[in-house]
Amino acid sequence: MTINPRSHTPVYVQLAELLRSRVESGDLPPGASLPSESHLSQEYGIGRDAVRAAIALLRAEGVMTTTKGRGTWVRETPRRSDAELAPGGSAIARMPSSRERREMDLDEGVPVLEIHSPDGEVQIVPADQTRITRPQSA
Amino acid sequence: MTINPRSHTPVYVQLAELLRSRVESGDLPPGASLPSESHLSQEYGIGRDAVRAAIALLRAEGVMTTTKGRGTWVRETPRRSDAELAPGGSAIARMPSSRERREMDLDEGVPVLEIHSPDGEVQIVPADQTRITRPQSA
DNA sequence: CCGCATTTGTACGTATGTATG
DNA sequence: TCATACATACGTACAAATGCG
Repeated sequence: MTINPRSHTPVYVQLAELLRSRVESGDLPPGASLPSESHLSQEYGIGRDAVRAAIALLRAEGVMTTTKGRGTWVRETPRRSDAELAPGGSAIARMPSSRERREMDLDEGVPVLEIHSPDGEVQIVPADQTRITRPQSA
Repeated sequence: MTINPRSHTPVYVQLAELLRSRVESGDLPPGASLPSESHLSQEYGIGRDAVRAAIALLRAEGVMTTTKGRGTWVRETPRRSDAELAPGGSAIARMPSSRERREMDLDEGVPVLEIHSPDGEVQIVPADQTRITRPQSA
């Protein structure tokens, strides 16, 4: 698979699709590291900007994670633990603010769940580690 | 409030914080339009890159939305309708793939909810329009 | 319908800062 | 200390969408 600079689809989207398909096919399993930005830049003959944009796209989807000075990896999704929704309770999902992301140490592309108890208490938890459930019988 | 190019916090983060506080204070209410990128670039004496990075940050948080050729606005959050979680059902939140985002016409920074019925049916809905609930009494 | 100005999107280059090992 | 890799930030240029006259 190659990249066509004259296609109507942007170069960085093409690279993102290419990498995504490699992840989905299992060629790049969770935990696998990506070549460096400059390597990808040279390998595909595109600017480093385009490489960074592609990776940023995948990070925002929760597919990749990047550490400064080290590199980029296919994200390993953590196991989800069940959170039982209390009778009369509710929950919403949203993206965290920058501060919340920092304080909760969340990867990019990870939403949070706001779980509201009937008594007014609010709990904010990482959405990638949580599954909201309701038991069969009350 | 101004921007300090020699601060240890990146210029684009400073601008994002500045704009976020203007949103939170009500100075930029939902629906308000931002000055153009070149305008902000000149007003604060920073590069257009930095302006775009700041706005991208706020888009990823679901605070702003941008239309090519038109501009950027403070996002108006839609009303949430209640989705009652069935007994034995569950729900998770995650970011949509690019394709899902396109097909469901979702803004950046909007997660999706996967609602699983006990019979195995899966429903994918925009998280910004949905509130998961459980009634008081079964 | 056409052309124009405005605005955002893409893509390149360069330079320097900062984290990691 | 050093090489590597990602982050920030400036610049330029052109493409593409929009709205208006």
